[in-house]
Amino acid sequence: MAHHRSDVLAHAVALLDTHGLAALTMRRLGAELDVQPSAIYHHFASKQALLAAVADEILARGARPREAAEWPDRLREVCSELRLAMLAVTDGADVVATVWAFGLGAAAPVAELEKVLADADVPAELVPVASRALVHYVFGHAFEEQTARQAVSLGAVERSLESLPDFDLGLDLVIDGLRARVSPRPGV
Amino acid sequence: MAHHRSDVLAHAVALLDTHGLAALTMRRLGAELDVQPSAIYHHFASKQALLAAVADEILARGARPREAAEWPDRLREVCSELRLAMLAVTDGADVVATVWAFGLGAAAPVAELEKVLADADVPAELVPVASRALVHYVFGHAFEEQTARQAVSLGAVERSLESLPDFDLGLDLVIDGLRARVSPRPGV
DNA sequence: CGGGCAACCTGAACGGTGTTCAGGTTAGGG
DNA sequence: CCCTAACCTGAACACCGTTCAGGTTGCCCG
Repeated sequence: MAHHRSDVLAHAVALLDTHGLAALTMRRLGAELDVQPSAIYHHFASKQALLAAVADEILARGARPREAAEWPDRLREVCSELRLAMLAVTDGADVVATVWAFGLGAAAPVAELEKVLADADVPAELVPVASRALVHYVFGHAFEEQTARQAVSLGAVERSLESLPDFDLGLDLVIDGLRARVSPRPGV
Repeated sequence: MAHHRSDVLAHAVALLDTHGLAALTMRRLGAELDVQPSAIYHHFASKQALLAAVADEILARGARPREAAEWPDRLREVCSELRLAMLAVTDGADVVATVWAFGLGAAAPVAELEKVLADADVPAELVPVASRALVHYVFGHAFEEQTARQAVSLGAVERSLESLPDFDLGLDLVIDGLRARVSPRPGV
């Protein structure tokens, strides 16, 4: 029975989540679908293209409703969603960050951050800088957390791993720096 | 003629710089040294161990003198050195960030940041959070800059690439957020 | 001077990897 | 009923990290 692009994608995400990025192989994915590895190339031009779709899928699955009114809380919402979406899938941070850096996908969070910042009174020339600083922090934090956890569970290295969370504290550091640059207004 | 560990390391860095991480292969490195691939395992237990040594070497080569007196400038010095050291070698950011996240090396910059923060009046419980927030930003920024540059030059994707620098602006965002948390003291 | 030991290396093999390609099958609409 | 498009096969290519038994080399010590 023939598969669709979405089937392949779903199996790819499942394989990634259950066995990690190293196991997300064209051959293994083919086996999971009872299909030759080469059949996957009918749906995705390359493994990179497949990973780009996987990254977008990871982000789509992590979507949550927006509720905050003030821009600092909006930033926290977007960044937190991004972080949780990546952490929800094994090696999700690695995949998403790499795909985004290559410019092949995962662009939605940055776009949303830019919109939030532009709607606030953040100086226009600072908007792209600030949104990228935020995602750099989120990616870096999530990547370290996920990688360290895996390195420990692999026994490759011993490490404390306790002080790792603290995501919000570091995020507030950036947001406060940003707050100081918004023209003195009421609200928050 | 027999090679030393340092020879292998030097050739590994050279190969990485001239042809990128994808070309840094045990086989290719062996060929560069006129040696069988298996001979490298006499000097490094695995490719991961080799990459850890490469990461430390990249950082060591990028060392620069410390001159700043006040802690915000000290932070800028350390972060800027880290960034330039990684950018100086092809795929340097990828290698250093991965090795660090795995806890296999590249720990010096974080240790130094923690020292600078501790010497300032930053609250003790904030020191590890802040130092990691800083390196997350630096890694994220450098990784994106380097990866995007490579993606463009590879023709894999078109991208503006102009607004990319702005490293210091984003860094000041974090530092200002930090400044707001240091007990009100003179100096800077 | 000669033996021995450690450092260094060979060469082959194992079980993987992404990707290409000519050709085969299958399902559905005109 | 045929034809077209979607989907897939099976083999091959050129690589990859890693292991291992065994060979060579250079230097120190007696």
